[in-house]
Amino acid sequence: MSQPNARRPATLASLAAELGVSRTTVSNAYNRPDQLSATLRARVLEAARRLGYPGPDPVARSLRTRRAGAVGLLLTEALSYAFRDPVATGFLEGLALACEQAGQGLLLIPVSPSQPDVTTVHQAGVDGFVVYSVREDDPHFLAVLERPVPTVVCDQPVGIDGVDRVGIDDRAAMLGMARHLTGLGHRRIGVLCMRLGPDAQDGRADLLRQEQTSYPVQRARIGGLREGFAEAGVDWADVPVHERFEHSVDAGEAAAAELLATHPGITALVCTSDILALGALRHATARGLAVPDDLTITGFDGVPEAERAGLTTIRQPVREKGQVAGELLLERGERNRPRQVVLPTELVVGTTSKGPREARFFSGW
Amino acid sequence: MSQPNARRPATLASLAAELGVSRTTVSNAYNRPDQLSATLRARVLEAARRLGYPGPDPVARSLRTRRAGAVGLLLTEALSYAFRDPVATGFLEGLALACEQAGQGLLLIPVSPSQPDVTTVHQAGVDGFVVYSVREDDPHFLAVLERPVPTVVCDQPVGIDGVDRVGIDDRAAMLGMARHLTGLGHRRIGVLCMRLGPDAQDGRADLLRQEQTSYPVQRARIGGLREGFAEAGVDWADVPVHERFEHSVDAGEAAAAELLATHPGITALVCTSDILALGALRHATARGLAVPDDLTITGFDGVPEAERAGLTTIRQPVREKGQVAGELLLERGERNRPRQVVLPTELVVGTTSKGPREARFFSGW
DNA sequence: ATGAAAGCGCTAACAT
DNA sequence: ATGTTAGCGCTTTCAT
Repeated sequence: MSQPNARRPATLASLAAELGVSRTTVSNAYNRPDQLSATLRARVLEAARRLGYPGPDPVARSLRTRRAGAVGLLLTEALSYAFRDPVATGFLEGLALACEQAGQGLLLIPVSPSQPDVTTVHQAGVDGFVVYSVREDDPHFLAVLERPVPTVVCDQPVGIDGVDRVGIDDRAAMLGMARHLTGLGHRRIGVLCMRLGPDAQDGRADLLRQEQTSYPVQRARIGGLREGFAEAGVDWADVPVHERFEHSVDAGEAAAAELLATHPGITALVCTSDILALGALRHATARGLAVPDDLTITGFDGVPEAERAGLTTIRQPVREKGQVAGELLLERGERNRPRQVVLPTELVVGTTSKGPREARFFSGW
Repeated sequence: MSQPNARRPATLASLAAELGVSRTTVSNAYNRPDQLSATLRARVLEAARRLGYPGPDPVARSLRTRRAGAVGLLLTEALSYAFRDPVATGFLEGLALACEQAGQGLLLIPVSPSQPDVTTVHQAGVDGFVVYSVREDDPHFLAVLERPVPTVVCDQPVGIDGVDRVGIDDRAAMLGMARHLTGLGHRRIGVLCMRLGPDAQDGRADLLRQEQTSYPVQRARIGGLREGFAEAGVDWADVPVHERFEHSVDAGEAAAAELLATHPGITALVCTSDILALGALRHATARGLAVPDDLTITGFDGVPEAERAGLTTIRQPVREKGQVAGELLLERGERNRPRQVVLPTELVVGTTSKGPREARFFSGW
């Protein structure tokens, strides 16, 4: 379009012809400086500058060497969304770090929302893929699996044969959260979770939907909660679980409003992400509910904003996830690392959780 | 690497041979479905599945078609830093949007900090580059210019021949800020700016350094301030300008401390970014200075966090910058758009600016 | 230290 | 509707 040298006049071959040397020599001038005399090399490079030869074409080189020098990244959502989600940006930061260290490019695969156009996956010139938290039956993910390059998954899907994975123990983390809450005395709780299916379906999610979700992470988190509350004798069928397709503070606020309208008696609202929890917090404030006195609210992730808000949450090492994903893919240290990495999480008790009023009476004496 | 089909057994040619058809036919089955009968196409695709042929190799196709299907992005800093900077992520969001709409991948070029290893630029298989706010003499940028593909610059460098640019009028924006401050009565000010050179040089920047900076954006912003204060009779030689290499809230805090220690008499602290201003704000709080009563503090960018803090600042459309950069590169609408796009900015008067005490006496009667 | 030959895997004319 | 013929620009044995 408008580059000064927007033609592609010179090629390695034309340069070689011009100089009266072989293509090998020109190639060596760029790739194996020790294979030719310094003077000849200088002559080649000078001629290149003079003729506007930009150096070996990367695509042609990739074809020949069978290495693209880049890793592809497939994200759940529209690319533009990822940059707004603090968890995703944390992951990206770590992954970018790993790529930097390995001198590899990071190719973000564009996914037109809900458009099953998989060509962008097919057309990606990469040496491997990192897949970040996508649905099990995501068509783009299936397209990735067809490509004859290594793949590393972060979080979900789980249990894909021959594919490395980095994640956390979502179930155990939420079990810990459940025990924290039952320990405080909570028995009547509500749950706000992220999308459970490919379709936008906001509102209460029944048991079947909870179990059949195509998002194993949500299943594991809900499962951990369920187990923890079962230990305290709570029948999960009575626990309202509300899902929200969109992941945003606004969505969390709306979901909290909805859930509290139908279940005003709950004493704790457990959210499967901090973003949703921040929305719930906002709703509580708007409605005049004191947190944690009138209502306990908890999150998941440990994003900076949640920390600032004093949210009780599960902190997970997002950045490290990204870095490990990259290292796993780039085989740093020649694959003596396990193919399945589970990173630790930590329960952070903030100022948004406390025993319910009834329980406090008890503990009063 | 552990992909189930990690070999590369089948190629288009082998598939064609297997089926007893020509390579063209197989190619058409993928790229021009209308060029062959539905039954033959089905037969081809079935054989492909059976033989584990993953479809045409993207690199080979790119070599042939001379299109990589991706745009490269060169950033100022280490990639991993970009995801922490709200201005950069806003830009990325917009750029990603444009790429999504065009079905193009976005290749992030890794830049090992301060390492002049330009090979990653050379090895990038892209159809064009977007360059985000880099130093004029950045070696990576120079490498980009050598590549025979179109390039769009955001912000800086400026005035590169034949290269499109999207930016704002930094000088005019800061002139507006200066007039806002002089209008309030400020005459003794200090300035906190971002790095002015390739080397980490924290501390006071003299006139020469201000003028010779390799960052045109900083020069323009400082220039606008200078002009505005000249209108009010302020001699710029008396104005302390402190630069900071690192761009972070902490850096802003430290710089503010430094500047106020040597110039306790200033009534306003003008920062060339919100991040620095947030740091200055923190220092003021720590030191017990009331803002804006004891000290006026202003920023630049209009990031969400600044808005929350009520900062007086210049709001610039970061996201749109990214989108326009992408569109410019991808020539949406066949280049009837200007090659130099200047987006509007807006002075946002928050709660951190107010006239100095002396002036307030005046305006009292 | 330099060159000749072969081919990476594909698509685009141009036939038929 | 399908096949034939040429490369895209490069690296890499293997000779010299």
